[in-house]
Amino acid sequence: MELVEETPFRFRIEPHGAMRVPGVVFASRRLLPPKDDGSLVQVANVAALPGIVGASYAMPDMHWGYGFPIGGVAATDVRAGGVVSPGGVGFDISCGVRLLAADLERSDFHRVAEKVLNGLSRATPRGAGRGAVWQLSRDGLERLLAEGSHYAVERGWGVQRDLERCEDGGAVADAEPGRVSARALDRGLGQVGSLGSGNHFLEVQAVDEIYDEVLAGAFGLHPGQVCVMIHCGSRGLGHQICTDHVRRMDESMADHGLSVPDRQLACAPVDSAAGRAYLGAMAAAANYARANRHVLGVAAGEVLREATGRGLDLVYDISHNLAKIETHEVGGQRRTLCVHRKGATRALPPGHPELPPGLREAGQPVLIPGSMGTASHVLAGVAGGDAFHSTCHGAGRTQSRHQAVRTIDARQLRRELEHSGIVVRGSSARGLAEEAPTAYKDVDAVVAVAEGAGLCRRVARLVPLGVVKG
DNA sequence: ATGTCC
Repeated sequence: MELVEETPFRFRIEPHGAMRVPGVVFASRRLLPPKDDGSLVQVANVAALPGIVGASYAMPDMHWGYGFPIGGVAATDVRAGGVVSPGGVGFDISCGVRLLAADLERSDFHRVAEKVLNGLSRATPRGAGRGAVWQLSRDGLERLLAEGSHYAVERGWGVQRDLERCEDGGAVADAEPGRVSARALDRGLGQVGSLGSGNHFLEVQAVDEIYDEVLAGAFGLHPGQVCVMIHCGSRGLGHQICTDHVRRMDESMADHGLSVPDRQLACAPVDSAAGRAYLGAMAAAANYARANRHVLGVAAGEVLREATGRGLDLVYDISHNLAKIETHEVGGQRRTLCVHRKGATRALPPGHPELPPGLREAGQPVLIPGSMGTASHVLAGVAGGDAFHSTCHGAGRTQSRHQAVRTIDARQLRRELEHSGIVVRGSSARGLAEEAPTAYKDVDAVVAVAEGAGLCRRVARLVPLGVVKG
């Protein structure tokens, strides 16, 4: 794939073949994937989607994914036949991050670390197929899908303020639980309040560095503060919805007269029965994912309260796998777009009307989970940028899970983590090896490049004190 | 990511 270096942090793929727009990769030379890596071909493939506008974008943490690269952003013009593609959201619909700040300092944590991590380990269901903190009835699940974290608060989980400190106020408005298949409902019923596996985690962290004191203050963060970060998604329910709708769209492509370079980019016009069905089910999965993180956060707060007498306050909750109908200016005109973000995070600029009053002037908090044993970051949205207010989502893999398992000794890795002062509560040896830091890019470099590319501003760097691994 | 193949 031919890349043109436009600036030190921006590379371009000229339109060729079926591409309707250019590809734009935000990266440094060091973070770019290898030339023969499939993810750059995927950026070009996405540029061929019907109705795409602007460019097919990739963030500095990009790597190979299903159809779209992970770290991909693509917007289609709804009124010009623009499509929605489940592969542009991914299998873990509305996977995201929740950050809570403890009324506790790093210097006070050491003596209670084992006690707190044991409590969090007990309170946090995790591993493939496992659940759940909150056992719902089928009617309860349907309300959760429609109302997200609002329903959790109504049923006594957490407080009203939690909703204000969430993207979309704790729930997306256009969920249609009726579009969710019986199989997806079955899979989701017993998993509300569970981490899952893979790169999902619950970590106790400390604020290690502040890059912007004003924004950190607005987000309620100060140096040395203990935090809890939760990274998880919509579990089996979201996975099943993606599976269902990829199949349905694969079958309806010809009826819509659509063709794409890769079958994994199966899609349908946003304004079609198949498109609307996917978006309604996807939104229901988004509400499930937010409520999942919400109840895990409440459970973590109870553990901390019991072990230390101190509480947890929500900083923010934000997703990095979602498609949204948004209004943006393209070519001097306001247009209704379907913005796909897959392994990319919305980053609204200061003053944006969707931000709650307490955060309006600061810009949207963006939460970046690092790989296991490495730093995580808090960023903020900025004015300008040209990827529809989006930035990166994490470290980004350099090795496949298979490669990592082959080359990494889980027992040695655990010893190294514990030696560096991180308390580890794992789920499986294989899971630990898959998530070794050496299988990931350097998250500090990723966020520095995202800032350098004008996509966001760095606010704070957090380091892990203990990890409950999915 | 995922009851890692209904």
